[in-house]
Amino acid sequence: MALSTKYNPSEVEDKWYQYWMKQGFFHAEANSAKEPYCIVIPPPNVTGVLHMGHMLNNTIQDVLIRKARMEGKEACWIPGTDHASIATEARVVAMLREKGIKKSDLSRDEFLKYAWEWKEKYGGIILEQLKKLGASCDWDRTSFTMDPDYYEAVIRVFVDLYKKGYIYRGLRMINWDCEAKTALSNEEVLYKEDGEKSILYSIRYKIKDTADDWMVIATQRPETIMGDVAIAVNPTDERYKNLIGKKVLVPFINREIPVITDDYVDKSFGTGCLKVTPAHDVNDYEIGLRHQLPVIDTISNDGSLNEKCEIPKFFGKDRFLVRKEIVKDLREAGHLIKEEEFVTRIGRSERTNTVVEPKLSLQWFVKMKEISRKAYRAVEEDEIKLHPAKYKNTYRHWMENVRDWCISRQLWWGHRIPAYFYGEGENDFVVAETLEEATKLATQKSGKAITEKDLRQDSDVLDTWASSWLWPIEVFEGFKDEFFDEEKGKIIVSKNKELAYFYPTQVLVTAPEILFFWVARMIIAGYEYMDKKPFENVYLTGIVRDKQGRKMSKSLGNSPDPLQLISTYGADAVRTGMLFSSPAGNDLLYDEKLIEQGRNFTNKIWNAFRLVKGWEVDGSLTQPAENKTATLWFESRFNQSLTELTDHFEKFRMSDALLTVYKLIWDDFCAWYLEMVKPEFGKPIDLVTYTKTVSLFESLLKVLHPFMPFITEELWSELQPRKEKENVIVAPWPNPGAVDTSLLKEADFAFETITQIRNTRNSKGISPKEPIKLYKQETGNDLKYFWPIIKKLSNINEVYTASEKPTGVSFLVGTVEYTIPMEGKLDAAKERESILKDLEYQKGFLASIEKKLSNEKFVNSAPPQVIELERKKKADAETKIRSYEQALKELIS
RNA sequence: GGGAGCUUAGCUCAGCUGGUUCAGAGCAUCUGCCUUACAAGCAGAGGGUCGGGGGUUCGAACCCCUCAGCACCCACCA
Repeated sequence: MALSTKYNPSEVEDKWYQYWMKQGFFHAEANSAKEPYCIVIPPPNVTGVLHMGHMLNNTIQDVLIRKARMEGKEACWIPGTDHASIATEARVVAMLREKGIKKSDLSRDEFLKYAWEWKEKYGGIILEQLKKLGASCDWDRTSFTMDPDYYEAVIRVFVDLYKKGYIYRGLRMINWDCEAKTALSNEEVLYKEDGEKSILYSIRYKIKDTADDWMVIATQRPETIMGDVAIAVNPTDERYKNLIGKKVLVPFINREIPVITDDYVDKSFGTGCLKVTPAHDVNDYEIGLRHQLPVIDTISNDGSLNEKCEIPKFFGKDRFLVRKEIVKDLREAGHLIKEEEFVTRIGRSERTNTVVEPKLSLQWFVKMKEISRKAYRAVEEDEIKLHPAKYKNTYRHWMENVRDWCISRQLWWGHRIPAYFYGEGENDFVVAETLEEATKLATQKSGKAITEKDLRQDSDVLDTWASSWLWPIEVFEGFKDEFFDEEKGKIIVSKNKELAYFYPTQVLVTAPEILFFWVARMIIAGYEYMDKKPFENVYLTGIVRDKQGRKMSKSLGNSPDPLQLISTYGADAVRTGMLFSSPAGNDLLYDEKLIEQGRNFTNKIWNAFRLVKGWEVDGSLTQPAENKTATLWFESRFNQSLTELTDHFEKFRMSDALLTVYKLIWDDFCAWYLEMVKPEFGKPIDLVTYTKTVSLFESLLKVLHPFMPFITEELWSELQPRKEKENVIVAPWPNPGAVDTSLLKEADFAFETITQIRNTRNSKGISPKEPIKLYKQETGNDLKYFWPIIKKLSNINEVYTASEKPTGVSFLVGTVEYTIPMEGKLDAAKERESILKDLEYQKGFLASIEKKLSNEKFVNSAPPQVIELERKKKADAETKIRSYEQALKELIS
């Protein structure tokens, strides 16, 4: 059956993926006979769908894991999903809203029922999509951060950290999302690049005990003035020196507040007077702490003003509505001195896009300083290596300024905080893994007989990262009872066979944005519970952007559908397309052309296969010498590339690794090797060359397999009959053999000769099909093996003897002269011009070298090799000059 | 404001301790080709004062200073 000239990926991809799964090639076990190689996937959001970032990230992981598998390691890539509490809850709330159901009308249990239904229905779609990409995950090990065992692990860790004194409950200024009614981490607050337009209001406050003296402050939040507790000025500000210590009156409510000084105040901003509102601004809160000022919290959780604002008509009204009204009131009362537009940075919730309200709130925190010490050191001392290494600086900076981690979220979807309250006091709570245990502890702590019914569990859940930071441990169920030493708060690694074998994992592939949220915290948890790092290497990918460098986003509509790309171009093409232009840590400017390049590459390989497969083999033929040369040369070339490839892999240079294989196959194998051994049309090939070619092809398929798993498996199976389980996915990774450098050198010389001949043909309009006679200079020519190949690839039928040098076009390869006869077709003037140009260049070159060599300082201080080299350059230049001069003479005669 | 980067061909980027892998790769461009594996291809070619200026050195893309421009992380102006 004739094979199509185009490779058709859709026909083979599903077939092979199913086959691999059926054969259990993806599955790994703790196996002491083999070296472990483990990667844990950065778990995507359970409700997420595959985007280009995932494509890049997971392609890299699959390349690494497939290579490790071929290297005979126990390769284990553990997949799973993250419950993503905020994102998922937001989607469930939106889904319910569409159905006309309000979250506030549901009980916690009812809501969670909906959430789980949603998760079962849509969750994990992303994992199915990964299969289309060819991801060779051990699906038997799929984890979810809210699986029962994982849930227990998260609770256990919370209780353990509380016991160790790392967790505390504290009043903190947090970012509050008034719509989702939840605290947000700093990271979940977004600021628009150019800021947002706002109005800066100048408002006057009457100075107490004066008839008509005022202080003017500037604020963009006039609705918070009822929460003011002081006016602050810079201590060096002469304008207000006499007012320090005086009292002023808050407009409308006439509460007395002091005038204080604080370095924080910028003299040049606004009026140089800052109203201090500790409940509603982070900086004001800090000033409040410094001056022991009271806190008046005038805004409720939903963003409306409460009775603390003292003005009844504002009670229950939204803060933005109140702003409008109070501005009107201030204006009417003459207190509004100025209104000016200005651009400011307003924080908005990443999830709901509402303006974030700084708010004081009781939250749960993890003390970070002490617990993160080992994690800091691990990266600092390269025990964990970051790729690219520049992220080490970023990491260090963060770790040195690490802040306590607010781990509570006012949501329902997630791990519920195991704190149980038995009274109204701030400290009337206990922390325990079970209700039963809590009852016991509460009874002890309170000295009263507390029953389960008296306990109220904290309604908050934990930050998602407070579960995913355990990922490299809990995917092996490390926190189960039988492995966990409750007293010490450590995992007994020796009892958990899998952890003992697979942990630490080899590499983590993730995005730099989550270096702190996730990577750093996994390292912290690793040292805290395992006394060991979670991974050896961290490979940080770039962000996938569009051609204009914009981030891919739904709203811009600039993100292609990965599954559509796979069905159009094939998974292999998409994988290599992603990798072609993604040096570690650099952003990838996505262009569909890269995928096309990948597709073209699959096609190239496919056609090389068609060629080899189409050869007729004649066992009676002896192998021609040039074919032997060709195979020896390619072997050397392969080994050389393999060494390069290994180096690239070791340094996590994935693009370079791919490009090395790409060039080896396209240029060396297809463009040179196959052309060398290709028999004349209609003629058979000898058996030795054929067998060797098939074996070389196999080696190429092996090194290509991690990048292009599907086409390589397909061709591997077609190249020759295979036994059961004899597949490229588990074929042994080749070891680099000997490299014959002199043969490679000769080949380069031969290739240059061929190129020159082709070039001359091209420029003189001699068809490649037309055989030519060539003159070759005898001396200085050390072609031992490649002469027949030069003849074959440049279609030379005859060679002049030394004495019969023809007139024609001459060129130099190294210092060896060749001439192609022109028989009257030669334009002598043009030729002369061209030679003169070359001659001129060589003379200039020679002059520069001579100058260098006559420089005493150079000769005295440069290393001998360098000088030797210059001498050789000089000699070569002189030879070339002689040759050009000779050619000129001949041209004239 | 604090920190850490980046600037090399039209584009995306390599370029390790200053000298032979030093000015490179892939893509794009241009010129020939429907050559019997492949036009999603083949054979060739052109293209860069290594951001500007200064310095150190026998010698600088590489080290130092300076200016300019890009962009990142952190903090953040009421």
